Amino acid sequence: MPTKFEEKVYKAVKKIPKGEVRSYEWVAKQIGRPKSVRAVGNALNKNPYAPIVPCHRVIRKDGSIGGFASGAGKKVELLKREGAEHCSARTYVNKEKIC
DNA sequence: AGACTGACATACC
DNA sequence: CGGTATGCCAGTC
Repeated sequence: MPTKFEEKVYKAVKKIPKGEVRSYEWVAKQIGRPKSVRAVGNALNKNPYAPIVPCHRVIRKDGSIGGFASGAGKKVELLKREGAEHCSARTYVNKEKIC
């Protein structure tokens, strides 16, 4: 059962437009806790709303994916396939640029 | 209740 | 520039 905090996180992530990517900091800011990026990651890690919340659109500020439950690399491909057709969205994996 | 963990960020060496 | 170290927040053991 997700807590209020997590609910806010999911809500914020769901707001991310398709084909766009946001940083954890961005999400944290949306929920009103810019420094709770870790907690955000924790919430997304459980991600009970897997298909509802596009967690793969949430990346690090550096542009790196960071890590995902199903594998960062796979998530990047999925991300590229889903929306980030152009390289406009900084799509990196562990500091490595995909596009 | 206390300690550890985790998908981060920033600072310092 | 790259790796190491510390701080942060919420959740879970």
